[in-house]
Amino acid sequence: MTASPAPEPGPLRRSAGDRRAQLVQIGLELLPTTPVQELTIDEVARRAGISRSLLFHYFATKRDYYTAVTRAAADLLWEHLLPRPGTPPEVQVTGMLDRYVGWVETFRETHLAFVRGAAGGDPWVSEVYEETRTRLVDVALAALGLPDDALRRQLVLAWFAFTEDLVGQWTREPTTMTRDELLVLLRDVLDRLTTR
Amino acid sequence: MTASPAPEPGPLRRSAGDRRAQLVQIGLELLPTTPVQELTIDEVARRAGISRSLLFHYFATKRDYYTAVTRAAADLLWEHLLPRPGTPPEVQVTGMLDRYVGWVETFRETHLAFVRGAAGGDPWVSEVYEETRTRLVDVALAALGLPDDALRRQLVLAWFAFTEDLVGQWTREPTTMTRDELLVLLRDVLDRLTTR
DNA sequence: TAGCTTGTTGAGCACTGCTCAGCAAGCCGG
DNA sequence: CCGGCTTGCTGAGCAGTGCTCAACAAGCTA
Repeated sequence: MTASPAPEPGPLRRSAGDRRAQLVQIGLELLPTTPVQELTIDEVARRAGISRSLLFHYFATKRDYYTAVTRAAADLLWEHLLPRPGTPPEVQVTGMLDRYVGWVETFRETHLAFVRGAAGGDPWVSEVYEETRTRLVDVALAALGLPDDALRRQLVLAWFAFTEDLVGQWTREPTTMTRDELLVLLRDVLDRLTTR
Repeated sequence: MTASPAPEPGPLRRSAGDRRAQLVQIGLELLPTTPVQELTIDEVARRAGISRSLLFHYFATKRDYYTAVTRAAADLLWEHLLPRPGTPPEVQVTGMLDRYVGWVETFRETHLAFVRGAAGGDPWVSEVYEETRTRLVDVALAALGLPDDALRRQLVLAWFAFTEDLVGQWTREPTTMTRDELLVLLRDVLDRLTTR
């Protein structure tokens, strides 16, 4: 009886891929309000309508889980920043900067949670973050047409820290300058740092 | 019997001030190896030779405890960086920069733990960190003889992030430039940012 | 000696990460 | 239709950790 194919949110039997995706998605949704490392298995399982045990079936460890969530967040950011193929190199960096500011404006809390989680000490999470930064340096140096030496990499990475901090502050208190001024300033600092 | 005044590490009865200081000191010693928030009450109590309960007598909450530890670390940094009274303003910033690099060189792990803990999401810890940054901006702007407006504060704060990141990288891989080149570069970036 | 203050402890509760033995839903070969 | 296999899934329960509470005990003062 009542065998109607109702779209119940109950503990349906799902394929392994679906479940993993669902669990990671829940993690992403919780990210704005909770530091990654403080996601509780209980809460995630409850939202997914499954038992704690099942979560450990898919992620052997809590760390495995929130690392996966972090990686998903990093991938989203990466895909959003990556210049569209065919873009002339000169405007690639400007475009990425523009999209980065837009990203922070739109997903302020999620992005802060991502950065915090990365800085928060856990080596596994930091690694995901560092990996993203490394890839971004690659793209940036290539787009700028600059040689890829150790010094320049250090400077560009430090410039990322500068950018992250300044954009973060500016989104909280945007009265100090216009959005365009911010973009020009960041671009200018980067140029002066890399071409000296 | 055996009433000798031996300096036993046992559970001596101490004054409230002494105990607090001892517990905070233990926290500082653990800081290089452990993110602040992951200090366990058990471990600290064990090292102090006391029961868990006593720690909660002095710090109502674990958060209270590691916030105190963080504040202690921040105070140490602050005292180390603060220009000696009587120093001419022009060399104050250079001196602070020099001492900051020295600090990171000497207490690399502790300082990283401090920064990580601050970035790690906990508002209480972040507040201590932000407070220190704010005081440093005050001193820096005063020493540079520059007006104290919102834009300049944002830029100096972002420059802190730049400096932290670059110095951190440089201490890991110091072959990219000499110590002096690093200092000159940082100072140069700061000047260009604040006097535009 | 009695009594007060206060440094100190052990037992124990609640929550959370994690394990394990086993249930049950779907699919296959007979 | 049945037996067996795979696999998504669960409940009970253990261990560690933050935190509470009632009570002990060391030292001071009256």
